[in-house]
Amino acid sequence: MTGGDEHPLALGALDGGERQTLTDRATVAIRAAIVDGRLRAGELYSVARLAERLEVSRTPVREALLLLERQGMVRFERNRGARVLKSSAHDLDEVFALRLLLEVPAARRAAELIGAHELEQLAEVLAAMREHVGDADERAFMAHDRRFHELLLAAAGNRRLVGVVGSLRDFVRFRGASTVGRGRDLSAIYEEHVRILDALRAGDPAAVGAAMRDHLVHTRELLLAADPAGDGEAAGEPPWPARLS
Amino acid sequence: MTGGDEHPLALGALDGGERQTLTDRATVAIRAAIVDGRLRAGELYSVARLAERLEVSRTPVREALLLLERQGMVRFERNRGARVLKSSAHDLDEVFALRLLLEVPAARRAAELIGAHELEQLAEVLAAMREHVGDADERAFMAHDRRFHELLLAAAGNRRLVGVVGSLRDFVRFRGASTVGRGRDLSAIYEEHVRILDALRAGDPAAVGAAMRDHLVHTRELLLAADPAGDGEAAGEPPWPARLS
DNA sequence: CCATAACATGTGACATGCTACTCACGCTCG
DNA sequence: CGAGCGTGAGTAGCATGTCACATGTTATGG
Repeated sequence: MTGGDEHPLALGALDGGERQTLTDRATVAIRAAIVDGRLRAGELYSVARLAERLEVSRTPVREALLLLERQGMVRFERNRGARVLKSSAHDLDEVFALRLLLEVPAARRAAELIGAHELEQLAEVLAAMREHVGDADERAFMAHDRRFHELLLAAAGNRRLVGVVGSLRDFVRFRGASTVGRGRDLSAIYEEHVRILDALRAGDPAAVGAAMRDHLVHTRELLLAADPAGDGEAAGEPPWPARLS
Repeated sequence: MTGGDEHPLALGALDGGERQTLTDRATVAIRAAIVDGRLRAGELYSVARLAERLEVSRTPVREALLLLERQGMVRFERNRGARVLKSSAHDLDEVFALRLLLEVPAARRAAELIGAHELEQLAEVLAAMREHVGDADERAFMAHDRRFHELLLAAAGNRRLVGVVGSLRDFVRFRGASTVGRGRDLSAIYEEHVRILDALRAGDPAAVGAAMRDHLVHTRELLLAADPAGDGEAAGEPPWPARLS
């Protein structure tokens, strides 16, 4: 279905930029800002102000916030603004309870279905992940972590699953780099992924499932320990980034 | 042209009178129209036309469609319209695979947590459901079916679970009443819910889980049999359900 | 008759105008 | 000095205007 529009003389396809709407880009930008704390939980933000920061009109910003509202990250308060919701420890428990229910069986299933190409992709992501263990770049590390899970879920053969888990992931904010980002923790998480990939290569569903379960449980503990129950007010963060790319 | 379009798609007079935005009401109206087929799968619809039918401006309609797009029910095609996506048999398998993973453990958990008040609510819904077995009002029956599952999921103590499963449910269109709506089928589904409630009352998690599993598997089969939209590539893919521990 | 170009039409994406509403702040009055 | 109140700034929600673009149709050249 995702066929080949591979025209031989593909005239200079406007490469880098896929046809993406401003709403899409605003969604990504705002979600990222919420996740890493540049937009603080509990605070009210107005569509107009955000639109100024992003240098777009109010419309795409409002549409982006509506999507994020549906996802549970913000809530519109009529005539007041959009409030960034805090994620409590209880929310984190809920998310990981569901991820356990979904990702562990999915990992088992992936062990049966996965092909050489997918294994290769996972290995590449893992290599990139390893890079960031050393420099303690939590942000980049987490991006690859996410990609790893996405590939694995896709390998389980259920497309919808990828979206559901992705949406669950988005709800979890990780605080400043000083929390999860300890080199030791990143290293441990990396090793857990290695174990998952090894079990996948061995084609051992039970082992893959167990490795995934351990990884999720451990990740939950790290996030829980890193969350001093609210506020946290990371110091010296730049208020908000400049525009979308 | 297009001769049809008999259905005004009127967005119902809002019920109790809760302060609801037009976007919310449009979302509900359009989703309902898609689910029961008044908006046909595979067809293109324009925001402006839908706005006319709903007698609101384009803005809330577009916002509603964006939410439904995120949910996977429609897809915007630039300068063409919003296409209602068809749900293939494969999609149905995906949805029910995830529902099995989530709702069976949730049902078991609910058996441990549920209180007298929730049991009472479930019994009420079940009674209402029974009413519609006789008159074969599939639409009303399904609404109560949905409510039953929502209550049960809520009783499992994970709020997010309710939303996730609800979103999965929405993707499944049930064809005309002539398909699933046979009295025999409705009666069977009703009996399955009775079995679930009985097991809940008995406080037997294993029995509740088994009953929920049977119910979901059966429902999936009914919907699959009722879906004549084979269009070739439909059947043939093995789900990957039913493997959970 | 066919291929191609020019045009007309309809569309999503985005910008902007408008209105009812909320709430903080300062003023008045007791 | 304190409580009540009006008022103005700011907001979401909704309506509408604008524009580039995709597509169907017609005109034109071979």
